Amino acid sequence: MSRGGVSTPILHVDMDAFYASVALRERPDLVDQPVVVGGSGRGVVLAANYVARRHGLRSALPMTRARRMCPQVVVLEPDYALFTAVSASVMETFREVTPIVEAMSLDEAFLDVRGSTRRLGDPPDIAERLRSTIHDEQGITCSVGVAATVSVAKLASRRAKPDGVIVVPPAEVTSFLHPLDVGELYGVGEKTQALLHRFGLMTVGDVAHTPLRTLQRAVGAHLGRELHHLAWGTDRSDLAPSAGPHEPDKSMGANETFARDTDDRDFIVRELLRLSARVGGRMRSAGVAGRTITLTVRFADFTTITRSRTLSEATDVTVEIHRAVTRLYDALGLQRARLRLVGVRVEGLVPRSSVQRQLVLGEPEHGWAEADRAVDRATRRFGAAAVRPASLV
DNA sequence: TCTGGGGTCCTAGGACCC
DNA sequence: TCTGGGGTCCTAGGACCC
Repeated sequence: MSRGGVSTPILHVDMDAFYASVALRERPDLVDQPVVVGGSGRGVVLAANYVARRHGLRSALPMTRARRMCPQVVVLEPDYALFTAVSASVMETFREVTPIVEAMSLDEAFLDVRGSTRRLGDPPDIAERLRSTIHDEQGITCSVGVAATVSVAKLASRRAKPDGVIVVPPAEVTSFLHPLDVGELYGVGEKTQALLHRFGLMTVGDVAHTPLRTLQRAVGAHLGRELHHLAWGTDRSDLAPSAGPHEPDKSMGANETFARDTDDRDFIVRELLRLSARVGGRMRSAGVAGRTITLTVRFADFTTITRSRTLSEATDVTVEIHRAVTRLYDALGLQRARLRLVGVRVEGLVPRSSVQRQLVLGEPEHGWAEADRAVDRATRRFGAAAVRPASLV
């Protein structure tokens, strides 16, 4: 350890099979059985415990396939309110270690512990201490990667799973990274992995030793540069603390996969209203409005298209969102095409207070914003189920 | 009766403006 | 009258992440 600062100040903490672990706290009788958290019907596996993983079950696997692969699997419904509450407690534990916490999702975060070593010891000690605190307080396990940069810490935590710690000192970064498959790198998914493999780049070491220009020709200027850094472990080590009022969302949306494919326009337009109401309600409670409205349509064969329209001024009004997506839908001119999903998204969000509504005299629109506020008030008092547009009743 | 839902970012072409 | 060079906005698609 060098004097004047630790060499591996970044911790990546990742809960092990988070949703499944939390769900199993409520059902300790099931811990030795294969358990997944997931929806029913056309859903996918959201989390699989380690017993289920021995049967090949993984996140994102279609539930139908999961049941076929492991008929005895126990499926638990997700309880997002519970997951969110546990996550908040865990994040609180992180902030007792350091104020510099960058949350990536409900179940993982980066911590910069540079300022905590005098009080709490070296980063590996801090990692172990965190793990035992979380285990004692929450009854779930986590894994921690400790390194000098964000991406190396993240890869280390993955390697540490389940229930472990891996420290990668600077001198060992390349020997740790270079044997890994390119698909392990952050930002390399299925498509880019296949592309890189086709170029003969199988490992992170292969990527590291490819000239930058060649890499950029293969995957584009931006990703090429990014991969070069990741392959040498020279990515960022500065975190963007997500405590307190963090970055506002840039878009909000909702989509729904139907229980069965449909070409029924009336049904689809009603679904668009539900989704518009959900998005509009969330926008209003967040105090934002947006100008660009996007419709997503996924056909039965899974091909997916989007159509968007930018309005002259930002809105958070359910009826206006719904009208925009309905127009986009009708403009598609679909005849008999069966749809499996529709989605509504509003982009370019700005604080509602910054939007100057032009009040056109006698404009019939006028009343809709007030109607939304009434719906929002009623929803807060009686719940979402009690308040919905007449055409949805 | 394979393939969720909520997001972010990048690319690329065309329009439009200076 | 033989061809610029940005910069910004809009649209569509695609890849990726958790």
